[in-house]
Amino acid sequence: MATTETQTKIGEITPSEWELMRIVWTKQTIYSRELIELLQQKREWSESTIKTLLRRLVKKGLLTTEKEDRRFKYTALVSEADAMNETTQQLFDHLCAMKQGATLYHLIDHLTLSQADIKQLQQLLATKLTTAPAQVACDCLPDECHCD
Amino acid sequence: MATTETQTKIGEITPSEWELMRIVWTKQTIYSRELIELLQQKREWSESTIKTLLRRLVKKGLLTTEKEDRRFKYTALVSEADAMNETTQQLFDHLCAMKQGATLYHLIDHLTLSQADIKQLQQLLATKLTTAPAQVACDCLPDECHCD
DNA sequence: ATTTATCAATTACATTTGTAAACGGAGGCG
DNA sequence: CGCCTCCGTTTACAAATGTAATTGATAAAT
Repeated sequence: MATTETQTKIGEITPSEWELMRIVWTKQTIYSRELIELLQQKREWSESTIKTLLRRLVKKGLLTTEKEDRRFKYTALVSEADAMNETTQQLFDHLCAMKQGATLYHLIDHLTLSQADIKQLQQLLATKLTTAPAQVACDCLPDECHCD
Repeated sequence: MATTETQTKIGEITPSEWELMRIVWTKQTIYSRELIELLQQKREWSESTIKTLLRRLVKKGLLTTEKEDRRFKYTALVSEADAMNETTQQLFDHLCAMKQGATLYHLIDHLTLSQADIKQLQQLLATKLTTAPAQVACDCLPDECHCD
């Protein structure tokens, strides 16, 4: 809930922007040149396009630039984890509370997780189980709800 | 991956459209009038706006209409589950494979799950554990990757 | 000093999205 | 038989997004 003062507009990262951000996050800090080269190994975007995206990300408050020498060094202002967490939760908010479990199931089923990851999740689930409600109510519509 | 012939553009559902879809899914089938009334209890959208969204959803192949009497009855062409699953996976594709476990952890931590949900997830995890790799490699960049 | 190579900034433009008013056809009412 | 009402269709328009060329500033090379 980040104290409302969400200066940085996470959750408004567009698909293209995610691609840039991913590289920036991975490299921690990067020059446009470097970024452009890396991105062009994946995408058919022109240099110009990538620069535009970079500037938009700066305007959105997701990146900062620091002039070093004569080129700019870009750094993320939000962490990859924060961005992902916020986006994921936002996505799940679209879904009936009742159906979140099933979606999660499907998601997990299709992801590759390490043994360590799985163990941590198991731990978490075990803990949650102790306080979990027997039923999660549907929150689709005010009154009637035909959720199975 | 759904035989490429993705006629129906899931994954291109906009936030506003999700709101309509959620109601349609819940009601299975619905008249615009009904939908408009339900939506207006939540959003400040004009009738016109909602109608526009409805038509766009039809064009996108997410809804169909069937004329009954003189008004139209709208029905979803994709299931809520499919839409969510596809969207969720798409979102996770934005993320380094190595960090998916952590994101999942955070997500689960913040969701309310029923006891039954949790048990199913536990079952799934137990199964997955038997074939899980010790490590999941980072897939951020071609060569070097500074994922911690 | 000129030319050239680099960058970033400005400008551009089609498409999508958010939002909505205006138009047009068909029953229902008087 | 006209008029009103409902509903879907057309049209509208600003903002965001995808994509990119052009311009301008500056440093490097000759």
